[in-house]
Amino acid sequence: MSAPDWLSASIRAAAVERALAAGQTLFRTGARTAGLYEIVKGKVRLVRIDRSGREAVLQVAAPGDTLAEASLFSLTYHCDAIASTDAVVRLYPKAILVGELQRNPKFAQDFAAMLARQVMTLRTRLEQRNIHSARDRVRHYLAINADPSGRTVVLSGTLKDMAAELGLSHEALYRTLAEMAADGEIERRKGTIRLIKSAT
Amino acid sequence: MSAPDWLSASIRAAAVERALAAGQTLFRTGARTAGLYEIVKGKVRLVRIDRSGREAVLQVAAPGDTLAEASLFSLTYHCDAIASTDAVVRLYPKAILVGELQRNPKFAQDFAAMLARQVMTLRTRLEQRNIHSARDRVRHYLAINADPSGRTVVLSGTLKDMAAELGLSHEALYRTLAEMAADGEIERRKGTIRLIKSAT
DNA sequence: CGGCGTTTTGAGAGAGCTCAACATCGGTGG
DNA sequence: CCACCGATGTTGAGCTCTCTCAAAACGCCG
Repeated sequence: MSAPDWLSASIRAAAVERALAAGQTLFRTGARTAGLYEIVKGKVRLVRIDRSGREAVLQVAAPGDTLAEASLFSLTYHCDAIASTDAVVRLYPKAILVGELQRNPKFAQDFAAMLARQVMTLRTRLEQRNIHSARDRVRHYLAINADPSGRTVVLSGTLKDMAAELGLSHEALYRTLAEMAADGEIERRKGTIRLIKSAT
Repeated sequence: MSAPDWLSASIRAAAVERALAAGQTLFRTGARTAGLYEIVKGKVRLVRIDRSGREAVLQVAAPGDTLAEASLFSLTYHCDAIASTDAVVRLYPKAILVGELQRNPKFAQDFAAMLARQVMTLRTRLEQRNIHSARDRVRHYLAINADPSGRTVVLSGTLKDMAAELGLSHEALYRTLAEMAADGEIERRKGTIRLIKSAT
């Protein structure tokens, strides 16, 4: 993730890293857009500040995530970016990216493909949130993240991370997994989950 | 929406419409990708069928939505598309879109911009689902959808539609809006909501 | 006027969240 | 090698909030 495969070597070479202290602002509404950011370390949140000063969060970006893709196509930012923790970000300058987009059809295609994939996974995750039952939500997650054989799911991080991605409290996830294992629907191993069958 | 502004006239001219009966399959996993679909009427769901035959829904596309953007960059489909109701879809053939993407930097940029905007709104909606309290979720929605003055929100459809977008039951939304109005936080008018203040 | 969909309000139940205590594991330093 | 520490993992119990089911008022259109 720290070297996105959809970026050519030349673009990666033009990247600039920057460190942020917790609470520090990366950019503000109305400022000129600088380019595309990638989070290297820490967390940065995108917020829109309303009339009364309250924040409405648009995104919380974690390491590996990109920030403000849409800003590439706008003159100014339409929200604020604030570091939620100490963080390090990598800036891919707008001029270079846009230039490459114009000149290099291959890059344009890779870039569009990356965005299209993101759209798909985001829509899937949004769809998942429409499922109320914790167990069904876990089933949905497992079905979608299973390897091609449909039998094994490799957990990318901790179970707490998985709970956050699922929009469940970690306690609820632990309980649900324990029940599913007790019912023989899954088998839990170190870092992976094996699907046994789905009780029809 | 029925004539996306990011598509040039020549591409729109190449579109092909097709009608689907409820339950009919638009494409299946493994089939050659035909292009980008736009929903004209009805609903089409994208699903992945798991080993035991159960569906995992990836997306439910409504009129105006696009379907399978990522398929433009893949040889075959990775999920099934099935009409949930009688529906009409418009196909923008892959060869034409990809060709245009290669040859026309302006189109490539518009296409990428459209995808980037979608990524942003999807991330925002996903973030919104992390808010548990119905009232705070409504506040978030209003803050994000308020006009630049930050005082008025125009409702795009019925309140039931809004409830669905918020991931709330319509009853819960009605109640929450009634309470907020009673507390003087909002004023309800025909088709719009006025924000008065946010109780600190 | 009659019918259909939206909007409202009521009551009850269930599911997940919160708080809390404890177990487990990996790393760190004495 | 062992004690300690922090983070993850686990289980328990109560509570709140939303969902669900129900019923009725309202508004629009033929």
